[in-house]
Amino acid sequence: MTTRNDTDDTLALESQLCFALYSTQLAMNKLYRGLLRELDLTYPQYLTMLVLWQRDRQTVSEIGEQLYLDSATLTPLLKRLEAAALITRQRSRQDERQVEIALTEKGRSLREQAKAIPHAAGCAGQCTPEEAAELRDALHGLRQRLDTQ
Amino acid sequence: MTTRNDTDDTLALESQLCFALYSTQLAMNKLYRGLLRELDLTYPQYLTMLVLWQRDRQTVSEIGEQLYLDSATLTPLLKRLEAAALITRQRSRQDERQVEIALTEKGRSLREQAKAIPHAAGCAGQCTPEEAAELRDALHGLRQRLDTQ
DNA sequence: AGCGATTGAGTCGTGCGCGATATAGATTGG
DNA sequence: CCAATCTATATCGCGCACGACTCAATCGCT
Repeated sequence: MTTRNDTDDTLALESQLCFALYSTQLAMNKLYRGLLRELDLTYPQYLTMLVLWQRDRQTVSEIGEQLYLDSATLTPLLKRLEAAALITRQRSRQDERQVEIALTEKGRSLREQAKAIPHAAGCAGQCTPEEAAELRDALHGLRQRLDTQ
Repeated sequence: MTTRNDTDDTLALESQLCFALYSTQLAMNKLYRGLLRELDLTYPQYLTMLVLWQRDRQTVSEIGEQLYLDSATLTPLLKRLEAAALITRQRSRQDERQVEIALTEKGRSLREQAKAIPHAAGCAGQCTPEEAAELRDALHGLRQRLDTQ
């Protein structure tokens, strides 16, 4: 009678992890929208550039594996990055099914401006690097368990 | 020289909290897509129903405050819930600017089926209630700090 | 060598999120 | 009492996400 009642709150919004994840992601996205405005990138575009800054010349599906996105999402996104002259897209010669994505000089140079972003975001979230790392690892763990379902 | 190098990894994808949040949310969304298929709800529609199951008869903006969504997102979503006969939308008589959202009998009864969802999701994420609660609270804290920015 | 299966990218349709804007109703100040 | 202002909802446009599908290239097998 004390802990359970008939209008029990297993369905309460704020009690659910999934909503915490959802709403925090919305807030994070909003933060990045502001930070990325001067780079003229959306958040998923920024993530794609991170992937390419780490290693240039990757196929669409290689990028997709790292971002957990498929070609239906990436193809139009990459076309927009190409239109912005940040990357080039060309069919691989060894395997004509693949499309190789490579940074342009403009794309490479954008990295300098982007270097300030993570720190700015950390400040906005008022996270110490330790807090951030702990939460990040907990989320990675959860993602892994969700993926292998 | 050991900890810092010129291609430093402050921009490494996996090191960033924001990407952990983003990709885990994608995975969670995918999980819920499966769980919600038999209820014929999308994930944001499910969240909206949670809000209404907690308290019936709310205005669009009251719902929006709880979900952190504005009318540009909610209006079309609510119209789809109305089309599915789960809710009704009608202008308030006291204040004609407001639209009151109320559950239909069908909407109320869907709650029974939904009761199984949180447990199923917890199992899929292989989280103990304690783990889930801890992560949830950490995320709520982060969201709060991001919102008040 | 040939052919069925697999793979990589692209297309299409639907449903969010949200910045910007519109519009109608309510409120307030002179 | 009315005009200026504010507020609640709706609309528009764009960019994701992603299930379902198409198409061409490659692979695997005999």
